[in-house]
Amino acid sequence: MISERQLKILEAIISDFIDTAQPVGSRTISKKYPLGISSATIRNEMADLEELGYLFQPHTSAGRIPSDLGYRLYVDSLVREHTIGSRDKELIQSLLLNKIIEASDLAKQAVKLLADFTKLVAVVSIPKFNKCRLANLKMVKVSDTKVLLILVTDTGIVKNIQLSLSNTEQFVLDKISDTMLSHLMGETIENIDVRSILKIKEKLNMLGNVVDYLIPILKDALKSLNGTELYVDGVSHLLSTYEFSDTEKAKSIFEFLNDESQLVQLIENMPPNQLSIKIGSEIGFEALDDCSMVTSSYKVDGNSGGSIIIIGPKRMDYGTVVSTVNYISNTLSDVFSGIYL
Amino acid sequence: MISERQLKILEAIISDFIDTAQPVGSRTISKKYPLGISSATIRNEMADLEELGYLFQPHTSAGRIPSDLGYRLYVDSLVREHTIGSRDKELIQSLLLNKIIEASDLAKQAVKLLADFTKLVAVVSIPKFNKCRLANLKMVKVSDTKVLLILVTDTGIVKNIQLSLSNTEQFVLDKISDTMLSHLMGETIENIDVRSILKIKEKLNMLGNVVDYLIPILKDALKSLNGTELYVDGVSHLLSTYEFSDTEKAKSIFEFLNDESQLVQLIENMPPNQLSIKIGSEIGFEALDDCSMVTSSYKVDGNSGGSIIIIGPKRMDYGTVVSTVNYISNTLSDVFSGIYL
DNA sequence: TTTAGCACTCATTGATAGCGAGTGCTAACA
DNA sequence: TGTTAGCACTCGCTATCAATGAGTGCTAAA
Repeated sequence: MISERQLKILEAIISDFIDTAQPVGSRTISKKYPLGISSATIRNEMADLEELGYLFQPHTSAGRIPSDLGYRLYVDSLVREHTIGSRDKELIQSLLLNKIIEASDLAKQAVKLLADFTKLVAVVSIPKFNKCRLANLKMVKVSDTKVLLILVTDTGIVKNIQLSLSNTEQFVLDKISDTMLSHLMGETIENIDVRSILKIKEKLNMLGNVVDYLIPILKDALKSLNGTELYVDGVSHLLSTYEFSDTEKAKSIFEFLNDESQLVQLIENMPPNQLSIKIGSEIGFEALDDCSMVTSSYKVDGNSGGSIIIIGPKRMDYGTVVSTVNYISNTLSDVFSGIYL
Repeated sequence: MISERQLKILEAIISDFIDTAQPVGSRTISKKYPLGISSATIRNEMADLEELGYLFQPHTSAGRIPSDLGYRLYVDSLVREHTIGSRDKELIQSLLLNKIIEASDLAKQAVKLLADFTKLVAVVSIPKFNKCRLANLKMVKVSDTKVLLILVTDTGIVKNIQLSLSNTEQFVLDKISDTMLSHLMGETIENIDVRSILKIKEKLNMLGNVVDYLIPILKDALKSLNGTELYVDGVSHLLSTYEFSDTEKAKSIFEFLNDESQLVQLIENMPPNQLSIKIGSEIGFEALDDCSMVTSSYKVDGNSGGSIIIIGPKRMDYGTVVSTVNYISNTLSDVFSGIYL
């Protein structure tokens, strides 16, 4: 078991390391932090903390660096959540509420805010459209071969899907759209299947052949809503970070962050909890062994919605990151749930 | 004046420097390149080329590096445009044609292709919507306070604009949309002004108050189409580039590339020519003093359209970059001009 | 139990010397 | 007169080595 005093020393060491990114020696602690004990005592305690696995030395005559286990303890019991200033809250609200209508724009704005506030890398995924309920639907003729299908959810989110459809007049599209809408309004997108479309065909028997043609196309289009869409920002912040001033390391993380399929995996492996912090190898991706990751998922109408991820060095300012992620996550929940309609 | 032989030597030096990123010595040239002259002769010529300003030495006992003037000569008279393989052409065509309908998606795809092919940083801006002609128009109710305005050009490009509009029923929106479309079809977007909207109001006198409310909103919305929208990709390629393995340099370029207003300036300062290559300080932005930039603008129906930029180290493979930029530029011209409708 | 003192470790820094890639110059050669 | 071999010279780079100092662990005294 770890003593109260050891905990205080560990906290001091991690705080100092977060500031300086340099191995912390016993003298530094005894001088900077008013613990009322000498460097020799601290040395003894440090030796114990190392034996317990919370610290390690990069080499014999250097100070200590927190291990992943040390960070774990720090994160679990020592980090105090920062409170966000009211001006920052206003800024976030003003940028996320009322102005934005398309899911993708919302995500872009949110991911930019996260990256700006934390000065780290942010990733945001948008809710799978599946669980949302249909509130409006239009088809717009774009050219002789292309039609834009516009879906609006009851939560005020818009999604555009492009269909390839041989020459069809706009008034025909209007007719089909209206009929579809009257039948499908209020359904969740995932419940719209071939059966419900067939029903619509009956109503439109005069246009039968167009609808026949449309069914497989719609099916495909709706399937495409299953993918995870994600947005990344703040990657350049990594370059200002001491840990990644080694170009090789920076590059491998850059490549990871540019690989959409890896990020999707990352999101799929996320713990479903409201908020989670993973440190180094806990993340389970070699490219991120030197990073910590704060994740959260926001809900849409109580259902699982999208994800938020912050990636940065292990010595990130967890307090600020956690509070920012929480605040933006809650705001996104509200926006996507249509609270501000 | 520069002799034929000096030109050959200069070409060899620049080729070698492009390969190795190391100062090139006279012995290297005499061994690697079959010019049939000894290193001593080459040394004499190199001294002359340095006096003429085409080369310089980083220090006395080092080989030569091309100066900006040297690159200029190389680019102007020595670079041969590479030809793109037919498989690559097919790839580009398949990814840019037929499938994409929204201007932003098109730009994203194009910028990704450019970055992938050149292994450098690519920037693409999309045409100002102003000059396009209206082919279709719909308003879709999204929530009690929001409406989505969808504009389709005769070139098959779609643009979404969100309007804040107090509770209006969809059938009213439909009526307004239809009337607007019948009056505005074929107009260029920039020609749609308050006067033409007022005319529409007359036709819709039963809905006068809604239209009154709509006019200033539409005016704002159309004004927003004036901005330059741009997309960036391939930034991580810079990290693999020897010149920018110094983190400080990389960071300053990264920050430049993340600053949209700087990029807009860059585009506005672009020469209007079909294709242009600027080297180092010619670009006029300090952050890019160590870079070269290849730019091109593509046309939409003969009018000025959007811009394409490639940014990389001065020792980039100009031949490949030029051919890639040209090919994608032409393809974008075609797509935006609606040739593949 | 704490701490002062001390010997020990080892990364970092700075000075120094040698190496070698490259130059410019000169003199001989075609 | 242009080309080239030869040679002395320059100077950045690397390796070596000693001094420095921040840090440790251990011991013995308070």
